[in-house]
Amino acid sequence: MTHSEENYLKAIFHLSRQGTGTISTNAIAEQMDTKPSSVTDMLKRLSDKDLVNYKKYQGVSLTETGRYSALAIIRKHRLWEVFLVEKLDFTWDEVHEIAEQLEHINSEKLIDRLDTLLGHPKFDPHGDPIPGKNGEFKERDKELLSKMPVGGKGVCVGVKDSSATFLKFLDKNQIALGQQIEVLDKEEFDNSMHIRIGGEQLLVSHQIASNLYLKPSEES
Amino acid sequence: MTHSEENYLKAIFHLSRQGTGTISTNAIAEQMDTKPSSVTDMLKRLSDKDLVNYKKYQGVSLTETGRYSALAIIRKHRLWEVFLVEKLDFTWDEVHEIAEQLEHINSEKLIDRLDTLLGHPKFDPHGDPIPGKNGEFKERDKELLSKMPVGGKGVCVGVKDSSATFLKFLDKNQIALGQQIEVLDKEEFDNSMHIRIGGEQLLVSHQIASNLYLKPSEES
DNA sequence: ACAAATTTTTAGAATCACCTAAAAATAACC
DNA sequence: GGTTATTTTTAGGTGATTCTAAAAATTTGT
Repeated sequence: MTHSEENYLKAIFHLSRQGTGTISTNAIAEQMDTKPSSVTDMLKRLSDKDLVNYKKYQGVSLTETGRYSALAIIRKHRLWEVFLVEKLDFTWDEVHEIAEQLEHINSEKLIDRLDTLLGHPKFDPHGDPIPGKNGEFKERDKELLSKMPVGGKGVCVGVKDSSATFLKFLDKNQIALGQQIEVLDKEEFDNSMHIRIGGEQLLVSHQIASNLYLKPSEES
Repeated sequence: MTHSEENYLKAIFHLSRQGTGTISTNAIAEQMDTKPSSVTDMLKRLSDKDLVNYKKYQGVSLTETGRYSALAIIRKHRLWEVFLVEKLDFTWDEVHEIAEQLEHINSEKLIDRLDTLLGHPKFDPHGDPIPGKNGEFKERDKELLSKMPVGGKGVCVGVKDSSATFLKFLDKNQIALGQQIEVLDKEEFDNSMHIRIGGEQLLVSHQIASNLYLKPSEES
């Protein structure tokens, strides 16, 4: 598989686990910052290799093999991200670009050893789950902060938008994975939320709140 | 720079620091396991980018920039090899292929951090020197075992042939970098050598002896 | 359901990196 | 020094990945 093919599979996988229903050529083109015509070309090639199910004008989906391959790449990407943060002291906003390159390195032994070195982590630095060696993958239990009720509590477990700008904003405001967050109040006007985080109080906009995932604590 | 361009620069660099004089199209083709016509194509492209000095039928050499780029790639290759051996417990015969991929990862910060993690190593697992961040590079003082006189002593510091077969042979015979070796006798007949290594005595063929580098100990 | 808007695909071209086969230049030999 | 042999280059072609522009299919709006 070429780097390009791998990138397409990854994109299709990501789109299929958020977007609703079938995946359009345009959506892939946008995600990958390329032209729809290029996408069509690639879809044909991936279809020839039985990595996707593709019928003209009808959208795409991954085949069993395609999904498996996509998960393998995502596994590599996320393990490398953990490596960069844990072993090389990168910050969580710096790792994505480098991992985009490292994810294409081909060596099963390398990934196995890396996994061991890192202690078989289950989540990457952004809180996203790391697929298992045999393609096991399940999303973690989580809820957007913006959807939590007033009085709700939870632990910050991930971000939806993982752009460097957003991550840097979080760092600046001392918001990090693993931190306890409590919803104190919601403003009707703009849906911004008053939250308590690490002893401090903070007012966050709706846009922030709808990009932060919490694992809700059980309420009695 | 593309991966392929990087590989050509590396090949030219390696050829220029063993072969005598100018580097031929054929030599590059052989080194890279490709056809001479492909080499010519690439040399034109590299010449356009001022990475090599190239005149038809006259052979090639690296420009200042070309040499600098080649050293940067070799630096990456060798640092990754150290990483694989030191941190992921690979053996010295396994690391080359993986490092061939890793050497193309583009991130200065990544390499700086890796260098720090590894404690700024000066030599890779095969005893080859690691170029400095700013292109400093000098070969270590060494001599082929086959050229040592009877009675000569030295420390094993590198191999000429670094193929997996040869390296595995060395492992099997407990020959490793850093080990003290003494030449006990030479056989006239086939130039094989009796050596003492780590308490043991061993008879090695000329072919073995002419692929092992020693740093000769000062004799008085 | 039909025209308009949008999405998707085709057609044709460019670039990179490789190939084969043939031509041109250089080197080697008597 | 001229003929061979070798090396190197050109010419032309292939596959992968991208693009633009135009055509075809689908969806939307009324």
